Amino acid sequence: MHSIKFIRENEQIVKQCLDLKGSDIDLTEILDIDFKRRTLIQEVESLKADRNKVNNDISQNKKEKKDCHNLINDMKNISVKIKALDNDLNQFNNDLNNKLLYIPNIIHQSVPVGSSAKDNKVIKIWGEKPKFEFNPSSHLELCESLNIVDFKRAAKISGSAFPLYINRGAKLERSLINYMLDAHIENHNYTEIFPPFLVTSNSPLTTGNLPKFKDDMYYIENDDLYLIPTAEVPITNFYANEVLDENALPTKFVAYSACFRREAGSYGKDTKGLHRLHQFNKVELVKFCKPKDSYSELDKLLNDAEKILQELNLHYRVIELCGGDLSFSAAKCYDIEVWSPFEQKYLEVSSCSNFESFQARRGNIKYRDKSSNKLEFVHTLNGSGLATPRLMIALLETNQNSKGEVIIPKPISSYFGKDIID
RNA sequence: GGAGAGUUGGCAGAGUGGUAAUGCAGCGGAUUGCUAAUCCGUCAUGUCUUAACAGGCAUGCAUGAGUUCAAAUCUCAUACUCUCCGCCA
Repeated sequence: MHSIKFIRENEQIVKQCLDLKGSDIDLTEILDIDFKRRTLIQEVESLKADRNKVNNDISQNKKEKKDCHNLINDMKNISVKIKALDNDLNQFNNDLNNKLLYIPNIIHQSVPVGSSAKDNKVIKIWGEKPKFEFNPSSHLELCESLNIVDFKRAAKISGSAFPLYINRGAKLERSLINYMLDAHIENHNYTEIFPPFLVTSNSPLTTGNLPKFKDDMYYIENDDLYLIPTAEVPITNFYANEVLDENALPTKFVAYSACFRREAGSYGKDTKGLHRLHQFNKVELVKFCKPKDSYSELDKLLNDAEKILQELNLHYRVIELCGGDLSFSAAKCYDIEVWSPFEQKYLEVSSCSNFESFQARRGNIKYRDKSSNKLEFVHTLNGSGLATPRLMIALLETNQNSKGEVIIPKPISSYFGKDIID
């Protein structure tokens, strides 16, 4: 969210970003509401100044036991007017706020120009595509032959697009999560959080999932709670409505959570296997920092996430998203995509984004800046480090041998207890 | 689920119908030959004037309604926190 003041003073920049993100929001309408609102404020506040003056007079007179009937009658009139104007003002304020919640973040200058995914830039390729002396199997075939994911029974229990890991599949999933958590805690100095998976509506409002993307989340009507689509939602709200000590910044959190997504609007896409699921596991990284540090912190965050794939020796590339492909809340974003040898394509396993003050405003997360001694909004960042399903695809397909077995990479094997699934 | 207590600024904490005390921390300044002490100012949000510095006004006492000339204060509803009881992995 942006302050209306910022929009008023930077109309052209906001408009450019709206156009780039293909938004149909009418800025002139918003600025018009703002103008009317400010006119009303002036009107009602001068009446309130009057009221305060007369109030004092009444108070004085009462002390001196003088008659103040006339004054009280005057006040009656003023109060009626104030009440009516305050009502109007409230409507303008609500209207304005509701509209502001739908305005996406401003795109950072360094972001490549472009309108869709085809304009994204590949900025890094790590490792090489593995070569096989046999025809590699798909992750689906491996899951079935090794009996590690049971898609059929999962569908019987929960419907389509829910995974059910079994046997060594369940243990491998657990090993991946534990390995990634420990790597970020021990090697990259993140503080571990194990968050609640159900949240009240103000939490997704902070992160930008609400109000615009309500249909993407599972909602529990009885209790007015949402299932989290990512651990970003609870962690970003860890400091909601708080003022942080500047010396404590940056703070870095890592959390495992299950993630729940309705995937409304993507029916028929990636329906097979582990590509796109209603429930999946993810290890998430979240940072709070001072505005001047947020882009260097984004680079570090990206490195921390990449490190996982490097240690697992999986071929991947890093994409810098263009303006048109950026998500609602992000000012800049890198995607990490891991290679699937069977499908011969790259699969997204992480998005690392800087939200600047966009989420901090919505969640009211501030710090006191020592140099200006003013309260300022922090910058928030997050990235997956990493999501497991597509990581599992790459891991199984890359490490298979001609006998249909899967070799477990070194960093995982100590968690897994073996170095092969046969 | 039941009963009770509570929610005031960055933090602590007074205020029970008539301008939101005070303390701590932070920041700025004054002063005493230096790290301390003392004193003064500042320290939330919006809006207006101003190129800016700054100043004026209004708002802000969990949230939302209501009573009243006037609400932190009275009434009602809701949320959250704490204590006790009940149920429960």
